[in-house]
Amino acid sequence: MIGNFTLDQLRVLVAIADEGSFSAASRRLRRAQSSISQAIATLENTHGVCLFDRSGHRPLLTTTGAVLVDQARSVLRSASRFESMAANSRAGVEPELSIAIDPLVPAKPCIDSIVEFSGRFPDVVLNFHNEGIGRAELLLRRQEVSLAFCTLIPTVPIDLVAHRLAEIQLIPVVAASHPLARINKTVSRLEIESHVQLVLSNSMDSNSPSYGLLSNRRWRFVDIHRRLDFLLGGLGWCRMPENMVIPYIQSGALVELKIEDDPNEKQPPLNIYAAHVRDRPVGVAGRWLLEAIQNKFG
Amino acid sequence: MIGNFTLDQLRVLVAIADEGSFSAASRRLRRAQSSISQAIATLENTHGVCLFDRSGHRPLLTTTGAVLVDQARSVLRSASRFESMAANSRAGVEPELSIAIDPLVPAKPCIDSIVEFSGRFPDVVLNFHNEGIGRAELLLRRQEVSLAFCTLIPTVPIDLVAHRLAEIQLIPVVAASHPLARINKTVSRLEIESHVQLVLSNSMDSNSPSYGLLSNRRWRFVDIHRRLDFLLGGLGWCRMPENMVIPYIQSGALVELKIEDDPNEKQPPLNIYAAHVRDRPVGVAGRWLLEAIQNKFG
DNA sequence: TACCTACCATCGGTTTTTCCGAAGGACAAA
DNA sequence: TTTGTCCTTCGGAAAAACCGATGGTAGGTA
Repeated sequence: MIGNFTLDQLRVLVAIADEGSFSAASRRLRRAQSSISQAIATLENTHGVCLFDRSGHRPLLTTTGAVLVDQARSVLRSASRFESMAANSRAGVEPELSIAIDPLVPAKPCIDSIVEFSGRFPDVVLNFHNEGIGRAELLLRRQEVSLAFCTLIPTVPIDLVAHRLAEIQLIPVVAASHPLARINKTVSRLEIESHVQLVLSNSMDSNSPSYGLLSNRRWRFVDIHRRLDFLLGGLGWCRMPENMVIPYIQSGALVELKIEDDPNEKQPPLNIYAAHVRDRPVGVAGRWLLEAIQNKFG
Repeated sequence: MIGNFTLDQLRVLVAIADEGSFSAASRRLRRAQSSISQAIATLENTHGVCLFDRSGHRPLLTTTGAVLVDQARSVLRSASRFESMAANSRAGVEPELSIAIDPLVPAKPCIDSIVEFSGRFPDVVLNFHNEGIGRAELLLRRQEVSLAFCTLIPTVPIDLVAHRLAEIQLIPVVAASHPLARINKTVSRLEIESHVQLVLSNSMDSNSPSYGLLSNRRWRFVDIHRRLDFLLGGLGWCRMPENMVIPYIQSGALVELKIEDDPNEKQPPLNIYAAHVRDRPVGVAGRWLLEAIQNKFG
């Protein structure tokens, strides 16, 4: 059972340890010196320990006193954290923030913003979901996250508020070693149908919406980087975000496919949004993160 | 700056969270129910937050309330630790305990005892020194450790209190592949002088006392296990604790040397002691550890 | 040595806080 | 509707903290 001692006593204790004397501590805390004396006396009595050696001119911490000062600091840090969390909540900062990011969303702006976020809101617990394509939107609807960075296809749903962050160009690519790469001209849809297409999908939902499917044979991936590995290995073709594959195209490892009469070619580039549910507005911290990421993309 | 809220308020908060209602908390804490109400009210007012949703029949934690309950638990754990440390000191348990162990001391009894120690004295910071041979005694004298498990050669110094833990038999051994191993009879001292002896010594002190030296060529080791590696590699001979090399002798990797007219053969086996400085008695935790290790050896 | 200053403990008196019991309103179950 | 449980509010009582004054002690200084 925890006894009855107060945070105030601990604060007095560390003030003395910092200032070196009871009087100095009393000045720092704007209190009478006798108050300091009494606080320490009750602290010592309730725990039955001796904190200071008063034999000399100025009080010296005993060894147990020094240890307890350390622990008192720890208690006060914890209490101070309690306070700042309360202050956060008073200011409308949500205590925890859950976000989700689709695999197609470029990682660097998000990572940079999150790093800044952790410095700005050290007490906000940030939960992070990084799952298969389309999952971010799903988690948003399930209220498991309050903010999602994702694609929204084919259009922005009415129940979501979405801020456009960027657009990414998907281009069909294949490894230089792949048979499709040897065709130097436009590839017919018939030819492409017989080759494996590496498609992104989320793990569970086999009937999740899919766009840009051309091949009959599809290998499914949750992780776009793993798909890139297979792509580089020459095991199939797929559409990839331009910025992810440019270095490989320049090095010759990948080549861009020209698909005959490609219905996706006329489509606008894929939009990346920051989205939240309309009736559940995000808190201060969420808005801050949203704006930070918008700036990074802008 | 830390405001003025009390540990008591936090305790009330978690009591309510645990029991599910203000009244139940009041019963648990043996206080009037109005007191609970007021404590929470002041806690809410001083921080400007709302902890409970009172609209229903029984109070429900708000989201910020739930977060603050968690943090309150953390503060109380820290405070409770403060208390137990104070109780330790009252009972004469030293706040931290520094010990040193010589490389020749068998590790297992020490490790087992230390594991038990950590369970028995979770708040005692245990500092551990594991250095070259003879260093433990040195650290004891420098007051850097208060307890040492070590050999004391040639005899127990007057200023130390030593409890004999065990005796270990040192036997001269060499790898089966080593030239000395091919001599099937007693090895003469002249023969042995020309081979490398692998000796334990502490790193710094080149003139530290050495015993049982026979060879002219010596390779020095701080770590007995590394010396064992070299020994097994056939790079020299040395005396090893019997229990460390028995498995290797049985497997044939090492063979015991019979040294002609060995002055060390008549010596009693090496004694392992637990020692501390006479005028600086060890505290409760140290005595406990000492007795635990004595029992393990006994 | 004597003095002076800075330091801490102790003691009443006062102020502030906390606690209790009673009264009152809200909600749910019977 | 009644009953029981729960929370809030309020005034008075009890406890705790705070202050200022006083006195004793250790170090530094003339």
